[in-house]
Amino acid sequence: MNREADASGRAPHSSVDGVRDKRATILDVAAAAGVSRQTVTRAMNNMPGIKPATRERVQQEARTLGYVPSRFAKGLVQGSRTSVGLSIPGLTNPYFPAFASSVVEAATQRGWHVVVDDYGHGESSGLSSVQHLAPHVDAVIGYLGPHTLNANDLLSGRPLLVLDRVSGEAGAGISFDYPYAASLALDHLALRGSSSVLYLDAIISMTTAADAPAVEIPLHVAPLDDGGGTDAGRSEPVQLSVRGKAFVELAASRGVGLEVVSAGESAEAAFTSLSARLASGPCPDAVLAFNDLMAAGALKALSAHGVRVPQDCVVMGMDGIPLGRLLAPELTTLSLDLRAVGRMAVDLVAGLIDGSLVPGSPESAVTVRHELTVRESA
Amino acid sequence: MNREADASGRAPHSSVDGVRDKRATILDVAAAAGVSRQTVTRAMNNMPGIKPATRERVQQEARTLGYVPSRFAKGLVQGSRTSVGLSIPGLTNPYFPAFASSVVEAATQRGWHVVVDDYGHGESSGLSSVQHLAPHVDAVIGYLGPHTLNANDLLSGRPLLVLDRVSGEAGAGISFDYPYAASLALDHLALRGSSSVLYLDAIISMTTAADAPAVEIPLHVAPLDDGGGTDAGRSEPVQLSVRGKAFVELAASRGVGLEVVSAGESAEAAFTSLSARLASGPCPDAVLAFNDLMAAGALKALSAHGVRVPQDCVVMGMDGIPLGRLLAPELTTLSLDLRAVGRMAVDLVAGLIDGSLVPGSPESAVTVRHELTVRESA
DNA sequence: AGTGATCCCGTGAACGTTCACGGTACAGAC
DNA sequence: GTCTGTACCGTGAACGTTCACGGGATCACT
Repeated sequence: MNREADASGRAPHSSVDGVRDKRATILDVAAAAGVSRQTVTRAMNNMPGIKPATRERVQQEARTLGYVPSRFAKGLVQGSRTSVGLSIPGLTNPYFPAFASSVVEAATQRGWHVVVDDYGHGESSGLSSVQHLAPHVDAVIGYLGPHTLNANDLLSGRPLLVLDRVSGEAGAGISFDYPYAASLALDHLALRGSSSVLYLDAIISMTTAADAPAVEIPLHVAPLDDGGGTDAGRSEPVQLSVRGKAFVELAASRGVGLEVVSAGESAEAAFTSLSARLASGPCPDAVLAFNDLMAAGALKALSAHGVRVPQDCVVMGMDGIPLGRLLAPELTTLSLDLRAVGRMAVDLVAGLIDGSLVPGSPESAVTVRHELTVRESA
Repeated sequence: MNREADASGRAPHSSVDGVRDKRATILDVAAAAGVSRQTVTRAMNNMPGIKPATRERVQQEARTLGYVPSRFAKGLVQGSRTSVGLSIPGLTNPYFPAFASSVVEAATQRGWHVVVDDYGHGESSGLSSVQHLAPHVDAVIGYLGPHTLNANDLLSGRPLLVLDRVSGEAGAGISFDYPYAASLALDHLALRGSSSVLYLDAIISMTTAADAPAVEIPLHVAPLDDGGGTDAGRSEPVQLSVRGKAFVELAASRGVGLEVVSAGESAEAAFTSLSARLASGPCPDAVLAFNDLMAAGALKALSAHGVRVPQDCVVMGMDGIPLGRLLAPELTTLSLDLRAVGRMAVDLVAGLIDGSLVPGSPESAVTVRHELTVRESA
């Protein structure tokens, strides 16, 4: 005789004017089928030691009650599969989905789960995404942009791995060697004989950085007057991206003229900004874009203005996403082995979780280098 | 005085020759800090009612022990955020990441989590992905391709929503109205005056369909002899995709000559197959591709063969991914409002979870129509 | 000294499931 | 009739956390 959970007066799945009660538990099913918890477990999980008729009856009762086993209770008693959260800023740039997939691939090989949170919608910052994710995963991999390492506090002890970490900041992360990338690009352009280079930088909306108010960003600074310039343009207030800074600094140290045009981080914005720039000044020899997507926009802008690529002007992107190979002309770019980066991220997180890696240590902060992929556009 | 968990002889995080014991629990931290469970909880979750010094000491102890709160125990007592699993076949086609992001967006608005599983790597089928996901989520949204509704058995009562569901199959799902899409495409091509159409179909690897052995797929069937054809070509064994079948049938019913060329589901494969076809026969008026990615490959193949688009031959894709706008010429396509589809999927799952929607019912199976997006290529 | 009020902190209970074990019924063999 | 085995089913315990409540200090004010 079954005596568990007989005190509940009302049915667990009754709907009173549209509002449903709490979810049915295993005890509700057991009571309804006239059996015990354990028998319900055996029926639901297809375990042996149960009469087929009973199994069928229990499953039927579970179905009508809308019983769904609690994955928490199950995970609690059975021991968990580890799962990591992944914060990325959106889908408009194929780079992020590609990165996400590489993480999912690497994590799946370890038998892990990946909870993806895309914080690109709405006004929420990456930090709120981490906060959203934190209670439900064992660690977080965050593409939060730079200067967001204080996200560590939100995790209540769980490891955080920051991507595109600014070298010099504390904490575990993967950073990219932008000075090296810049040298690859400028070396290649020098080889091609480009003398006037335009860098198409991205305006990263940093809603999280309270100390960096939204500054007025002029459309272009450092006018391209080829050598003996007035430096009036250079003193304008502009907020460069971390990548952009690396390019500007290296160009300055080499004495190469580098004009910066800022645009939103999309192909359309790049098209618009570059078109405006082309309409109001001489055409540069080379356009270097913040990423491949913006390079695609640049290609369209140049083509619309009758500039032939690569004959009149070469174009380089950054990221190395597959899209580049579909463009006409195919895009020369600074590419990243995303599969390797994803694997690396998962390996680092594994170390952080099992304690063999501590967040402050030098081993927990790796640096990845881009490599030059020469195709048609430069 | 604290008396809990004092019987454990060994430290919970001691590492003996690289092998670590079980994870530290809240009781271990409590014992180490000389306080109780509840105090540890207060310290970790930044709750009031605790002396700052104590909070600090507890957090320090938690850190050295490597304590990570069990999300299962937490979820069990606090009531769970619902989370859905998402099975997608890969990253090479931007369509799937875009769809995934749309689901993540819609789910996030409800406060849900999305666990993404990408089963495109290795030999695993979508079914094994569902199996992998099932115990850890409240429902599964699966882009499993057609004929995989038996995945329902793997879920132990949890709802399954199938995408690209074949209309006529049972179960909850979202299906696409391919006959309608085909009519849109053929109407538009008729308007443009195209008489000979080539359909570039995808070879979907159906490892799950045991009854469909890997048939020999000829490079192209139904040779383009414009009207009074011998139907020798038509009798060759070819396995059309569901989309392809819709196009072929509609073309047949309209008396339009439709040649089918099959290729792998990638831009590169499309390029290769179409290039081979162009080298060995007359150029069609129009190329209709299985999806935008293959259309991109087709554009490159045509361009390589000196065929001008759209003057000599028009090209249409399918899916409407943002990539199409970056190509030259910009791609005319049958587009899908992916954000709406993602929202719809989440809404359906919500209904299935709370019981207001039953899997067999007509309401649980919705059909989405593509719309024509005319750009430069056709 | 007594009395609240306030601030810390600790203890039973509960969340919903599975594991390990123990029990009952029924069959067949002696 | 008793014994042994097998098939089926039920009950305590445990997983690790938070909630609700209760108790002991400390301090101020009568």
